[in-house]
Amino acid sequence: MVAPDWEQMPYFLAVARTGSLRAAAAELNTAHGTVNRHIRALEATYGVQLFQRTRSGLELSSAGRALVPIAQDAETLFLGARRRLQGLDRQEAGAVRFSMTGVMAYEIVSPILVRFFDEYPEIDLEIHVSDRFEDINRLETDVSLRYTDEVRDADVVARKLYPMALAPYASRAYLERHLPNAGPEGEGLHWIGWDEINRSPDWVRQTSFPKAQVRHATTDHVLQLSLLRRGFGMVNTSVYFESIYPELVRVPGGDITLERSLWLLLHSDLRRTTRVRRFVDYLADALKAMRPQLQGELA
Amino acid sequence: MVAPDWEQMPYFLAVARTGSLRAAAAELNTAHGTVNRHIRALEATYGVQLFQRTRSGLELSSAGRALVPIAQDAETLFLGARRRLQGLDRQEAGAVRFSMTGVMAYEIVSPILVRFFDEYPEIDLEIHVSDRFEDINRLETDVSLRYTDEVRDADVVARKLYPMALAPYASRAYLERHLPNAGPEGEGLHWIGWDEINRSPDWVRQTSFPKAQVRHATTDHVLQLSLLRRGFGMVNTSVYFESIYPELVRVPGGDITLERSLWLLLHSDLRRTTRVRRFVDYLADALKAMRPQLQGELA
DNA sequence: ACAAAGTGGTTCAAAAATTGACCACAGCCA
DNA sequence: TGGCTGTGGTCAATTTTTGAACCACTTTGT
Repeated sequence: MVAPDWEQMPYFLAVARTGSLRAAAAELNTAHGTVNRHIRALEATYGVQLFQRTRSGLELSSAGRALVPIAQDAETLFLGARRRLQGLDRQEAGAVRFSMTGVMAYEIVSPILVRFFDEYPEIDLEIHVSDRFEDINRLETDVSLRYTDEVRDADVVARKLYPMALAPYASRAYLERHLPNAGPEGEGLHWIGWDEINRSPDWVRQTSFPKAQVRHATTDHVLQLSLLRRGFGMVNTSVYFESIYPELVRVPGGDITLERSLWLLLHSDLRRTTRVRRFVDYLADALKAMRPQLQGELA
Repeated sequence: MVAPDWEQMPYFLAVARTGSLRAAAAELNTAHGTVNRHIRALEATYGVQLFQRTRSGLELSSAGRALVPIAQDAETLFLGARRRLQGLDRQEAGAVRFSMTGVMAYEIVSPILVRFFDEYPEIDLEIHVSDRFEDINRLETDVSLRYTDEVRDADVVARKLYPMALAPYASRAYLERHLPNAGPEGEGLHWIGWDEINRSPDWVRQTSFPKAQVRHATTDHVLQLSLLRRGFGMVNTSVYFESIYPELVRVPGGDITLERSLWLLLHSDLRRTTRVRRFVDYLADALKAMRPQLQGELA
């Protein structure tokens, strides 16, 4: 057996949904013995019982319940793939489908979108907020605004705008309280982290405050910002926010970095579609006008 | 063949990664003929060529490239499932893993979290922002704050806080501009929508402005709010925002709804874990104190 | 120039999975 | 009470999938 989970998962889903081997078998056009074998195999590979077998059917165990949403997600994923690969999604497309990350959306781009709608009221917008770089490759979106160091992709036309300046920030209140007691390399300060909790991950050692600890973590940029403004700790973030949140102060001694840039990406199929062109040009111009604020004094 | 995509996907991934049938076969401990057969089957079910076959290997086609990130997502999903079902994740868990939706996080809960850290500096927090209700069931988080109408779940202890009041809002500027020209049932106004673009979906007909059109859509609540404040159209949202964003005005003639409530959920395994208890109690108390603002004048 | 090692394609005996018919048992209903 | 229908469990016959050895060809390194 090459792929234990993948192969058995649909059997699991069908049984979870129907509550019996035979009903699941009917749904999958197969025999109930086969379904049973797959379920047993899945339970064996996980080493956990997924169902309680009763005379009246199979009932999800606690582990089984944890697996259901995961399997459903995968199913959604595959259904979407099917639709998109067969090109059923792209057909009419009166709207421009646009994707960007949360921070950009909320603070930087949304006023631009409002102005765009004023000037081009005939163009509808479907706006996706996501941190996943791949959206445009999976044909989910037409245009994507990303913050990254490098773009190399066959089907994607990438337009590099300019580097964005990042620096460590904290709230004025946080610094007044913690900076007097902090050691030379940031000892006693806190970074607000990204992934799981790990008080001293690798990336911290490469910052200007290698001895600051990570005590809180969230993968959401906006929440990082919200916590930052309210005095949770330090975050490396765009200098732009200095201008809109007066309570933020650049941490003394922190380095400014210009490593990554803003990129505007569009799927190459759409390069010549007018409504997409309009939107991309408008957005690029508007963002270029904001260059001084986003690139900081290094512009 | 019961599950065309699921079964073949790992073969696809291996070939996409290695670039050759034989190398993929080695990775999967099988024969290259088998891999080839599966790839062909996958291409047949999708009706699309996924690879260009050359003498020097298989190269991803444009459709193939669209499929890679999807397959990778599924893989991540399954790997995570494995870890969690086998209970490897839960072990030490010094941190409380907490999940909530974006709007709540940014505007309502983040100040509470800051105060909590002040009072309990020994408890680390891993904060997830997500709209997925299922997080707690898949054992990804310990505590979850949700806005919904009903909670029924075997492994979950649910604490109902109180109903939240929603009403249609728009920016003052938007209303001044569009309301004079609007028809009786909202004709000429715009809703900011949720899913894909569809100018008159079902849910609109059940609102107080059934003839308003949906011209823009985003599945991100915070972006909805941001667009709302800047005058993009109307959104049904919490009356709480009226108090923090002075530019928002309740749309005259719009109904207030109290259908769904705030719920605080925790996985029943953790009911008696002290650090989780502390956190849940603290959060519940702090949220109860905000009841008048969240439930509106109907409180 | 010429092996050696790599590529995908093809074939067919061997291995594995599926089928379908049979159990024994639970509930339900007349 | 007895029969009908549903449940999971089992197992030999059958079908499908696999593995391994070929082929023809290209690329790489000597």
